Amino acid sequence: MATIYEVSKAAGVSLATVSRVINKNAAVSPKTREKVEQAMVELGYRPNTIAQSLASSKSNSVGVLVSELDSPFFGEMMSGIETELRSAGKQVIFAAGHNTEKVEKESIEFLLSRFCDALIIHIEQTPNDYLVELSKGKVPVYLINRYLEPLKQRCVYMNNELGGYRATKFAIDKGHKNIAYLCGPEYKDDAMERLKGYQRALEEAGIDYDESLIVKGDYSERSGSEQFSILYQRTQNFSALVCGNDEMASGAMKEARDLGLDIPRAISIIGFDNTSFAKYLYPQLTTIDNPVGEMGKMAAKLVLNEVYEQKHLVQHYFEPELVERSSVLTV
Amino acid sequence: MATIYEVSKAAGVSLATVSRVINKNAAVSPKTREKVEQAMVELGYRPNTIAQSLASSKSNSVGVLVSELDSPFFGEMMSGIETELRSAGKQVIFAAGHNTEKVEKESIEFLLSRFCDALIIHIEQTPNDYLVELSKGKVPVYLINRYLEPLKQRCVYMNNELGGYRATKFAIDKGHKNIAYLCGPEYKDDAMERLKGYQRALEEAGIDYDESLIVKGDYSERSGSEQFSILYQRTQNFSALVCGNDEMASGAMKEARDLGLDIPRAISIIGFDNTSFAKYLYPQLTTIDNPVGEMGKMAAKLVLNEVYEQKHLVQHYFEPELVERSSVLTV
DNA sequence: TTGTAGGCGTTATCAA
DNA sequence: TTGATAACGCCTACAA
Repeated sequence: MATIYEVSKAAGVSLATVSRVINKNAAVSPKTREKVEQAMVELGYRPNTIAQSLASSKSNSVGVLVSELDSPFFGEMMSGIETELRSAGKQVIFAAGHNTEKVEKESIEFLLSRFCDALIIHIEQTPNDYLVELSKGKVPVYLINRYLEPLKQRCVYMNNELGGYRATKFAIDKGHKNIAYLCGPEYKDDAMERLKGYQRALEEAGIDYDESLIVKGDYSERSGSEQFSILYQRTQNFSALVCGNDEMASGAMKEARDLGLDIPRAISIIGFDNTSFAKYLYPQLTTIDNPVGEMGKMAAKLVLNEVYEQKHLVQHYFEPELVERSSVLTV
Repeated sequence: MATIYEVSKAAGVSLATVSRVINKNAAVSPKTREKVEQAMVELGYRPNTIAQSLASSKSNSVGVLVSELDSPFFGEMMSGIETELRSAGKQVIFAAGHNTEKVEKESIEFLLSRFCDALIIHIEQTPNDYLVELSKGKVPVYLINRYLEPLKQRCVYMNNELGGYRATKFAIDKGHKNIAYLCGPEYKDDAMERLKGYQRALEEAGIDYDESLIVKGDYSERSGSEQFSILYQRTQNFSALVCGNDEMASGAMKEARDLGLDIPRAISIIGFDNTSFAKYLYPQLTTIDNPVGEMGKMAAKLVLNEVYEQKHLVQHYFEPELVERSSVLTV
């Protein structure tokens, strides 16, 4: 592999000049630039990114930490991040946190040990304090789906409360009055926010909040089935069910059908997140779109702006939109 | 950040000695080793991976090229690879080929430019010749789901023909005699192999192969719906449908239901791949498990063995197993 | 606008 | 078993 040195010899200039045309930062006369560029193509020169990193103490790589690599939710996010960063010539290193505080922290350490220029993080278990502390270090930390006041300039987040509200409002607008809610786990902020949105929509419509219509799962499909069964045994006095996420919605649908209930005729169901499989369900699931791919791109742009001095338009706050399909009946 | 130099001073030894204890390759007396190790923890020393790479011309990173980052299929594969490589302290760089020869080649270039020590590739568009040529270069190339004779020591693949056979055989064993087949695109080898398996199972059971029972989609859900509709208009003389993958199976199920056909009572359906959403479908899809996560791990182990001189047990060939769920009726 | 030279943090070759 | 010291390929003041 040709080095910068060989190029400089071939072009009859100095090392420094070649470096300048590579980095396009300092002024080089058009003539010399051309000579150098020609020498580069002739020699098939490709800069050694590792040497560049060592000399500039920039690795041109950004670390991304997600809970799981094999999840439709994170898949979309990773895809958004990779697209954006790749087209800027930056490398992305993905690591999985597997929903354990221990592994999450190890992954952060790993990413740091690879000298990432920035970290993009979307995880659940690691406490806020740790992240705030971490971001005081050299490497800037960007958060997706978490809002931390001290890091707000580096957060990209969606209004979960509004999502819960819109889902519920949609059911109300379709004529439903008795609307149950299948909530996510209590320790997840987004789950609690979505529930609040449900409550606000009811209140606004003058519908009393009824504890007996609320069940709590853990975001898994299985818990969706279980909780639906519990709910249905407790009361059959509801015509619609709003779910904290699509997995639980899927589980609920399955259980409902096993109980002989037609969807949406007997019960309307609304999900949350618009994960890729939502459209594979039958009937296709009406749900709230979580623009996680967009948020990934946005986090990438923040990094590009702040770490690599580029200039992208930037937005921290996202709103979820309802996606109407076929799982809700007008009554 | 402490450097090796500071450690050497603190421990009262030379640079070289510190390097030796880091790399555990050369002999160091227990006493000096201890001194050095203590100095390392006291200074909180962490080797600079970039400098290591530059000096050793090993980046300790392996590039992985898949078609899409946001797909349940590749998600599993990536997860398998990452788990295996991470625990060996190697870094993984994922890139997406987006099913275009152009992007695939660019991605390979990108990965190469990052000095990956090896490439793990699972893509569709890039021709075999190119890959063979590529693997003559310095960087070893490992292939998942492709068998190329000249690269067979670096291939990890599954018997697709056997998968098609087992799917069809299962339907036959359940008493079905008129079995349709929804085939994947012709330019994909695995699709053609699966079809062959279907044919072999029929032949073995003494059932005539009937062209009119074959339709061809492109592996997408939409094509599954379309092709089912075409098939059903052409003939209703089948009680089971074997599909080239789960997406098409899902589409077919949807279309069948829209036509008023109950699954599995009117029509039994079998998928292929056992993608994560197969169990979200209703009824849950009986399908052929594609051990793509295992194959990812295996490719990673091959790399570990050949590139990083480790010793893992290795296997190139995988067989697909049938996963029975609820979409097939016994007749 | 261009060149010189020191430095980035390791590894690896030779001697000792 | 240990220590000097020259790479590794590039960036970046500083000088010219």
